[in-house]
Amino acid sequence: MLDPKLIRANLDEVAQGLAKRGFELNVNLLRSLERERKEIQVKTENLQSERNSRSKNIGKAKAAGEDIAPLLKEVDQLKQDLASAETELHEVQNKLDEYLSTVPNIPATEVPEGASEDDNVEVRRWGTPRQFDFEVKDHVDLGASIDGLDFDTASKITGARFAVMRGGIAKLHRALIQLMLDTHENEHGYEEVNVPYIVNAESLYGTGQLPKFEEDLFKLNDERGFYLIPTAEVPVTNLLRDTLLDKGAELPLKFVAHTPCFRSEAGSHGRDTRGMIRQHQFEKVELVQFVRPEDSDAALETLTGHAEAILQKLGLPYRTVILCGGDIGFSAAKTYDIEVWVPSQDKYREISSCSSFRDFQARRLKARYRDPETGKPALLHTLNGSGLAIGRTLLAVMENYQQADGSILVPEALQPYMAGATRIQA
RNA sequence: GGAAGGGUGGCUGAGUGGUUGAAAGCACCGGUCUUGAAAACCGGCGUAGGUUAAUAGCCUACCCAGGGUUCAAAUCCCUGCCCUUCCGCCA
Repeated sequence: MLDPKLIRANLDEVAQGLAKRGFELNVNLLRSLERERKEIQVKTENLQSERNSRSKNIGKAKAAGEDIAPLLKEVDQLKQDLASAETELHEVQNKLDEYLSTVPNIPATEVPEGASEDDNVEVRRWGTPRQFDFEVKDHVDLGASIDGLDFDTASKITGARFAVMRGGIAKLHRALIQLMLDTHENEHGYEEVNVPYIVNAESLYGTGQLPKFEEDLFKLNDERGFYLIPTAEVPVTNLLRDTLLDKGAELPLKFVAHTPCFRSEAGSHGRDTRGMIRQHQFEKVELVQFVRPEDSDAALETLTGHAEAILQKLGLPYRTVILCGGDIGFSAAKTYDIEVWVPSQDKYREISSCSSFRDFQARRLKARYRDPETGKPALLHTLNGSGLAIGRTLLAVMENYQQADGSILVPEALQPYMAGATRIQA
C-alpha cells in the first residue's frame, strides 16, 4: 500500500512513478473520492462531537436529578443524521481502500524503463559456462537415465507439473537445502525459522498477493478461507504483522526459512512444461529482512550477494539483472533477478528474485519499530530473496555437472551433506 | 469433539453504562541527588485519522474483529477469531 498522504499531496508525481511500470493510476477517481471523503469525514466528526457533548450533558443533568426528557428529544434527529453520515463515510473509505489496495508500489528511480523481461538490464556476471565435448542432455533425460527423476509417476499420483525424486537425486536435493540453510545461518547471520505452510487471507494481503493475484494461489476448500503458501515470504514477513518493535529491538532482523511453495501457475499453460523449471510444488530457501528505512537500499545489495554466494559455492555460472519497470512485481520497489546458466537451454534462467519493498508491505502489515531519534513509531522496510529455489538449483547442478556417461559429479560444497559421495550414477 | 474461563496501552494488569483514553506497576525519556553510576525522589510518556504553515492547538476514532441495544458502551447482547485450563481423541 502506498502512503495515502503521499498520494494526496503528490498525486501527479505518484501517477508518473507508476507509469514506469505501465500502471495507469486513476487520478480522476482518486481526486473525486478524496474530495468526497474529506467532506463527509468532516461532517461526520462534527456530528459525533455534537453527540458526545450532548450525551455528557444528559449524564450531568441526570446526576443532578433534573428532568432529561426535553434533552432526549433534542438529540433524536441528531442520532439519525449521524447514522447516515457514518454509513456514507464507511462507503467512501471502503471504495478508497479497495482501489488503493490494487495500486502497486512505485519503482525506485534507478529501475530501468522497459515493458518486459527483454528490457531487464544485466548488472554483473560470474563464472564461465562450461564447454562440453559431448552432446548435452537436459535434466529430464539425465534424471531418467539414472532413475532419479520421474515425472510420469508424479503425474499419475497427482497430475502435470509435479515430480518424484529418488535415490541420489533426492539426496542431492536435500543436500542443497542443508548447504543453503547452513550458509545463510552461519556465514550471513540469518536466524532459521520454521513457519506454517497454510496461511490466512490477512497474511496474503499483507505481503501483496491478495487481493489482486488470487488465481496464482491454491485455496483450501475450507470455510476458514486458508491458502497454501506460494512462497515463505508470506508467513515469514507476517511474523511482524501488527507489531511495534520495542526501542531496544535489534535491527535488522534477518530470517531464513526452508519451505515448500505451491503455485497454481494459472496463465502459464504451455510455458516450461518440461522438467522442473515450473512446478506446482517446489521447495525454496527464502531470505527475509526487516530493516530501518535508511538501510534498505544497502540491504538489498547484501541480500542479493547472499543468494549469489550459494551459486559461487556450487560453482554455477550466473548473471544478475535488475528488473525493468514493466517486469517488476506488484509490491516491489526494486528487484534483482539472479539467473543461472542452463546448458540444455543455452541460456540463463531465473533462480532467485531479490526485492526491496521499502514500506509498501510494512504499511499493509503494520510492521513498525520505534524510531530512536523521534521516539515515534515508524514503518519498517522489508526485503526478501530466494536463497535459492531448490528445484531449479538441482537442475542446474545436474546439467552443469553432467558427464559423458550420464553420471553427475557432486559439487565439492555438497559432498559433506552426501556422506562424501562424489558422483551420482545409475 | 465436550466443559469452563479469558482477550484492555511497548509489556504486566485494574476497571462501577455517564468529564475513563482508560488505575497501578515495569520499560522508556527528562530532572534532582552523586566524582560517576546505581538506588531514591520529582515530572513526562498510547496509536491512528482530520483540520492547520505547524512535530502548536482543536476535533474524531480506537480497550481482539464485526454487528446490535442506548441520549451515552472497555463495561450490556449476538456472531466470528484467538488464547488458557480440564476431559476425550491423536502423530
